[in-house]
Amino acid sequence: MLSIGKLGARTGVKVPTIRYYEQIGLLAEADRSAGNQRLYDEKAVERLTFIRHARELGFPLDAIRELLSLSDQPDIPCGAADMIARRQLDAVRERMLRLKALQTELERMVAQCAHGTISDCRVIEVLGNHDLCLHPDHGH
Amino acid sequence: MLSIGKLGARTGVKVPTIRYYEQIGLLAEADRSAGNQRLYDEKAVERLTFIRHARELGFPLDAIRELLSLSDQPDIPCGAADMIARRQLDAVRERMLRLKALQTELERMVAQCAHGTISDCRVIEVLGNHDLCLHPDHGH
DNA sequence: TTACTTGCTCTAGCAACTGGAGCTTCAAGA
DNA sequence: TCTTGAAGCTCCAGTTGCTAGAGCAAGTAA
Repeated sequence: MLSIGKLGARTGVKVPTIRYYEQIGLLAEADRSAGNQRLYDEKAVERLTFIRHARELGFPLDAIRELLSLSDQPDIPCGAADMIARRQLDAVRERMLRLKALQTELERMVAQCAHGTISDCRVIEVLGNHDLCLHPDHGH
Repeated sequence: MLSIGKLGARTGVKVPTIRYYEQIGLLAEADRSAGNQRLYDEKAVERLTFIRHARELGFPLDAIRELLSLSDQPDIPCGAADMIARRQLDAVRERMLRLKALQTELERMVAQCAHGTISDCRVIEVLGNHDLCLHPDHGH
């Protein structure tokens, strides 16, 4: 049996975060020692590893909750899990596009900042100017 | 002079968000009408447009605050603004890398989900399995 | 003038944690 | 066995960047 600290070390999740996950019901309430300290087994390691990876991959906790509940009943079709992953993939692709635009913009800024004064520095100008805006979709 | 609603419509920023920006000092306190309603001029439109673009490009409000304070005193060297842009650029490059890895992972997941049941669905498996993990850096 | 929309302030809430205060329990060395 | 220090406990507050609601006042069009 593992203490919460060991569990955190093995999974790369901080101790308060583990307690937080328990609090919001993402992890079941842990068994306790005689002195009221949480004790974990290998199943908890797996579950928390799963959560950590999913978080790293950008899944919101709600999606993870869904995924976990799915994995608890492995006989139903995996379409739901697939859909969650697809949704996530779409979001990621969009984020990538926006970040790419941002990167280009910042690179241009840095290149154009010719060590003059702010008044001729494009860092301000580019962000204030609508015509240079890569996302002219006003109504988002 | 514009009401807060018009300002929001023109800049694509929601009304409560504008009030929030004023509250945290990102926008100066607006002039008021006889009936205590906020009134804005074209300068406010520009400033808020600047903020909106910067937010879209992923700048945190602190960086925007810095940028704005720089643009308020245009005679100082732009080294500071340049530095902020560089810092932001580094952060963006890192986010891009992580997102790229994530995208690959999700694409693999979706491709491998062969419409079976959860028990043979790789979405769950991939997230639980350490060996398939693209970020084996436990620390951080 | 009467509606109706928009505005006002204030408070509370969201995600997803993070950190601190003040206390108890555990593990290891002397 | 005692002691010391790390690690655990609970509870509460704070973070970022908003968003939503209550309960009003002000502005506007018919």
